[in-house]
Parts: sequence; structure tokens; C-alpha cells
Amino acid sequence: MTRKKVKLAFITNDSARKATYKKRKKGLMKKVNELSTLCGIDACAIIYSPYEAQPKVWPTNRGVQHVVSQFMRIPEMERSKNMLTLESFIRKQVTKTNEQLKKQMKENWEKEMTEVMYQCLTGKGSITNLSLPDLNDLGGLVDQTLKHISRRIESLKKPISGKAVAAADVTMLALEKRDMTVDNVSGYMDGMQRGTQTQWFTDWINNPSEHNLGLASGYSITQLADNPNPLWPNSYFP
Amino acid sequence: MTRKKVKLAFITNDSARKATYKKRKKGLMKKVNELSTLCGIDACAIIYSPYEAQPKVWPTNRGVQHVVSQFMRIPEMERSKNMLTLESFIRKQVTKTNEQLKKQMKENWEKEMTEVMYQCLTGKGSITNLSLPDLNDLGGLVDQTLKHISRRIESLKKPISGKAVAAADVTMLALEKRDMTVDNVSGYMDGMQRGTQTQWFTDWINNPSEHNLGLASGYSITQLADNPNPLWPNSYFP
DNA sequence: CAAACTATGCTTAGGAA
DNA sequence: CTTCCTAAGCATAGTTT
Repeated sequence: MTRKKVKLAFITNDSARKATYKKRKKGLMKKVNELSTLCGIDACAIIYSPYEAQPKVWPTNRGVQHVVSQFMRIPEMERSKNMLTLESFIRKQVTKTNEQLKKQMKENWEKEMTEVMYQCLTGKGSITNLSLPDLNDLGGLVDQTLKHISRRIESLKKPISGKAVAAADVTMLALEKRDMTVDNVSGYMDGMQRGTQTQWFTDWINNPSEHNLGLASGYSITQLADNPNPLWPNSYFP
Repeated sequence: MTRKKVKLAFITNDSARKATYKKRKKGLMKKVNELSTLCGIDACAIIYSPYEAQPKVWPTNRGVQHVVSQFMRIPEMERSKNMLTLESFIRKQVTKTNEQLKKQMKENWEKEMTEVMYQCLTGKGSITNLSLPDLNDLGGLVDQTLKHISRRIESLKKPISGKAVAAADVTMLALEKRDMTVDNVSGYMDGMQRGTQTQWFTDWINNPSEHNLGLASGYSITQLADNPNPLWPNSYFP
């Protein structure tokens, strides 16, 4: 029974690989729980394996349970103090989650544009074969952006009335556009691309690899992979 | 140098705990990579620690890299076909991400309300000691909701002009509210709580464990844990 | 197949620099 | 607070049941 130093490479033997998988998965699970318990932190592991239909996930739950039980265990007198701690904690969480939200919205928008671009590239009916709901979504994104820009511009000017009127104008304009027919909306989108998005689009055409297949521009794949909060998997096999 | 069998429990000594954390985190990282390499699978670990500002993540990258390289390797002639596949894939991703976005927004909202509630509970100046930016955020959430509701109501009525006018009204109202003083906004928020959120708050007071400390109501902890794409962790130590 | 076993190599607690 | 060191304790490859 002489065991060699295991070579860190894919195990070609199917049964041996599965055996190793099972053993190491168990070990990894144990390690995650130990780290979580010993250091009082939240941790989880996610394993996408062909051996199990669903990706295996181990959140420890401990964190949540601990927070709840600990909070309930302390005397009423001291809760007030802890509440403040909890409160500031929650506020941090809110800020953090809001940042994630922004990132997601940006990603979403870029993905939608990429979808349209693929359709243009393949010439498959260009934008007219987009579903009506999709077009509405795109329209929504566009007028959201317009609104945002208008507000920022107008917020540099003083009068409140001017503010409201400007925002209202944009809203009306946006709603008007949203009510256009499919064909009209297509034309509208074409206009948008020429006006605002053509540059990015052209860049993408000329050098698609640099734009990471529709991932948010400004994020390289490496950066995305290092994202501390990945929505894993961000990619799949097409 | 006699080492005892380590007791599997929270390490109270701060420096010892941090040392253990660092060592074990490194070890866990290695284990995850080994499992991934040996068995040819995707795996990642997420550790939410107080020792690092951002949660530490190790996605294997393998999935993403494989997708990209495979796509780039196929002949130009066939790309068009794959693009369509990719396109439908992207569309699915967009839908998925949008659902997550909704969940996050819901979570955010509940968290914000929880924060306000804690302040009310502890009586610490009720809402007046919220920072001005925070109040603006809250106001933003409120007028976003108002806008959304108004749009849905108005979209049931026919005329385009009516639509635009209603949205414009809401926008103006929202902007007006946003421009109120801190004191006025506090009163405004108080009104909101009494009117809409008191029930949830009361339920939470009576049975906090069922509400999971601000996690989106309707998600049990178990459900959240089984989510294949968890934004882990949703909780921390206060 | 799965479970048990066990020698070997790896991880890591505790101390030292 | 690091980094390095070492032995105790653990994980697990290969084998047997």
C-alpha cells in the first residue's frame, strides 16, 4: 500500500475520479463548516458536478441562525444597544447591496444591447423580430437613461419648477415613444443607436474580443471572474 | 509543543482566530482548486469575513474561459448559427438577472424599512438622525414606487395624453417631496410607516424568527440556502 | 457499487524569530 | 503583525470486505 504523491491533474479513470470526488467533496464540506464555526464567519461552497443534477451548495445557515438566536437570548435591557450595532450593520449591507444593484443594472443594459447587436449582425430581421415586451424593456431602459441625464443636467440649475417641468417633459417623451408601434419603435431604436450607441457598437464590431462577448464593457473577463459577488455561473455552454 | 485536538467551537482569542482564519482560508482555497482540477468540475467558495472588506471568492474561471475559447475557435462560417444560440442564451440570462434584480430590490427595501424600524424602537431621534443622503434614497424608493403604481393604473386607461399627464404629475409630486426639508421628510416617512408598513413591522415584532431579520419575506432561510445563485451571505454578525 | 480500513502525505496549531 | 518551523492531527489513495 504505497501511496505516491498525487499529481494535480485531471483523473482520467472515471471510477477513480468519482471516488475522489465523493471523498474530497465530503472533506471540503467539513473544512468549510470548520472554518465557519472556528472563526464565526459565513462561508459557502458551490460545486457544479456531473455527478449531481443540482449544483451542490453549502451555506452554513449558522450565521443566520446564530444572529437570530443570539439576539433573542440577550436580556431586553441590552437589546437597545445591540440594535444600534445591528442597525449600522444593516446600513452597511444596504449600501453594499445597492452597489451590486447598480452593477447588475449596468450589466443588464449591456446585455440587452448586445442581444440587439447580434440580431443586427446576423441580419435576422434586425430589430423587428424582437418581442413586444422586449422592445418595451429596451424603451424603458432608454427613457430611464434619458430621465437620469435630464435630472442631472437640471439639478445644476436652481429653480424647483424648472426641475419638475424638465423631468415631466422627458417622461412624456418617453411614454410617447413607448406607445409607438413595433415598426416605429424599431426605427426609434435605430435612431438611438446612430445617435448614442453607434460608437460602442462599431468598436465592438471591430474588436469583439475586447468587449468580452457582451459582458459589461469596462469589465474584462478576468475582472469579472474576480468579482467578489459573482452571480455564478455568469456563463454557460451555449 | 503539544497540540491538543482542536475543539470545534468559536475561537474567542481574537488574534488566534485571525491566524486560524488566514491559514484555513488558504487551505480551503487550495482544496477547492484541487477538487476542481482533479475532477474537472467547476467549484467556488465564498467566504464573508470581517477581516476583509470584500467577501473572498474563488471561482475557477474554467467555465467562462471554456465558453470564450470554444466560441473563438469555431470557423467564421458557423459563428452566425452559434450567435443565434448565444443570443437566446443571453436573453435567458437577462431574464434570470432581472429576476434577481427584483429580489434584490425587494430585499433592499425591507432592509431600509428595518433600519428605520430599529431607530424607532430605540427611540434614537426616530428618523431625524438619518443622514440627508439616506433620506434622499428613501424618498427615491418611495417616489419610484409611486411612479410605478401610477403607471400601472394609468396603463389600464386608454388615451396617451392621460398617460403622460399622470406620469408627469407623479414625477412633479416626487420631486417636490424630495426637495422637502429634513424635518418635513421625517414626518412624511412617519406617515408612510403608519399607512403601509405598520402591519409587517408588528408581525415582525411578534414573530421575528419567521421574518429572518429583514430577508425578503416569502423566502424561508432554507429556500434561500438552496438558491443555486446565492448572493451570500445575506447575514453577518452584528 | 458502497463502506471500512490504514499507511502516507498534507494541513495546521502553537511557538519562535 | 508577519513569516518560518515542526510535530500532532487530519484527509484521503489505494486496497479490502
